[in-house]
Amino acid sequence: MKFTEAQFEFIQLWGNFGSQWGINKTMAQVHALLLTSDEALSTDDIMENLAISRGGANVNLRELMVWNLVYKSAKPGDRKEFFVAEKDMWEVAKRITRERKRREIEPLMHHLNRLKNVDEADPKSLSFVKMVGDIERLVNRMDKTSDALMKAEENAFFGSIIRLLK
Amino acid sequence: MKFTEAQFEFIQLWGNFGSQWGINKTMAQVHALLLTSDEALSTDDIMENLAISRGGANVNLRELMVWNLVYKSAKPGDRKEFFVAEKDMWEVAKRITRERKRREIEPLMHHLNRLKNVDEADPKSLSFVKMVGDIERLVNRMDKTSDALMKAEENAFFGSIIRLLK
DNA sequence: TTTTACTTTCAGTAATTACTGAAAGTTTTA
DNA sequence: TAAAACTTTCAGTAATTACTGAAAGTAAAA
Repeated sequence: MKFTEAQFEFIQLWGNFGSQWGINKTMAQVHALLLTSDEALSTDDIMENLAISRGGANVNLRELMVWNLVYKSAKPGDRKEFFVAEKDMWEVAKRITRERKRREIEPLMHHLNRLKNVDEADPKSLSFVKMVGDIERLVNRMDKTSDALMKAEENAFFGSIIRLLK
Repeated sequence: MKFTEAQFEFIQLWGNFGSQWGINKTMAQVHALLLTSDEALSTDDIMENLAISRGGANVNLRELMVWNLVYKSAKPGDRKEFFVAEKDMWEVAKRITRERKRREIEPLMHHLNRLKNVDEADPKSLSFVKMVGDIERLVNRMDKTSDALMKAEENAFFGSIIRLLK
């Protein structure tokens, strides 16, 4: 398999998995292209390689910068902006996790908490409030635990304890 | 806030969060309706409550049963099928995790592994193969770690060790 | 075995999501 | 200051996704 084929397939793959995870396909493809490029690429390089418009390239690049997965990189003597991806996959995973938490867990918890103000006179409210509380505790626990895991993976002692469970 | 209002808002909330996580909105809403219902509901109950068609109700109910989040429940003397949701939220979380793993992690690993057959003569392949390997190791580690977490949460001893990290 | 009471399927279509491309905006150079 | 080189925005539209509704399928009752 030639490099360009493999790169093409990786871009498709990343795009498809991205969209399953609520990340837009083109954004994931731009990310994949930059991940598999040794040099920084310009907007025009990206437009050409992925056959997308200037608008699409621009919007998705900026979104990738919000996620901290891509940086601008200037080339001396060139007015264009060039872009590079963070290549450390552990960093990539941490930043995606952080951004999704910020966007999803926090608003979810806020809304759930509001729902506890349900009229307690209604007998149906009893199990409803219990369920909302269960979800809150569960989300909280998973949130805290994922933090713990991230730390454990970076810590030899806890890492070895985690490994006992596998 | 009246119970029916709170229930309605919960259904909207669950639907919106579901679609951010690649789960179809109506399926998440049907799930939310059943989660917040004390009794089993028929297809007609669901159609009426969510204002969706018979086809939509049927397809989404069957998908929820594939995910093991909803069961059929017969009522004596009634030929209709009734449906109930698993109410233990910890079970819900485990089953969603299991299903997503099966659908996403396994195919991803398979495709990534295939990409390692890239022509090694091309100098660009070097960093490409490293990156694919990094992703494989990372996904594997996260997969194993999430298993470990599930076990830890169910185990007092490991649970308390994990809690040291929080 | 026919009728009745349901469930399932799927072609057509509606709703949603995200891209295109051109115009407006910005920054650098001369 | 004006022109050039590039980036950003967004109304219009294309692509995708998932729902509708009616017809076909199935199983229980009569």
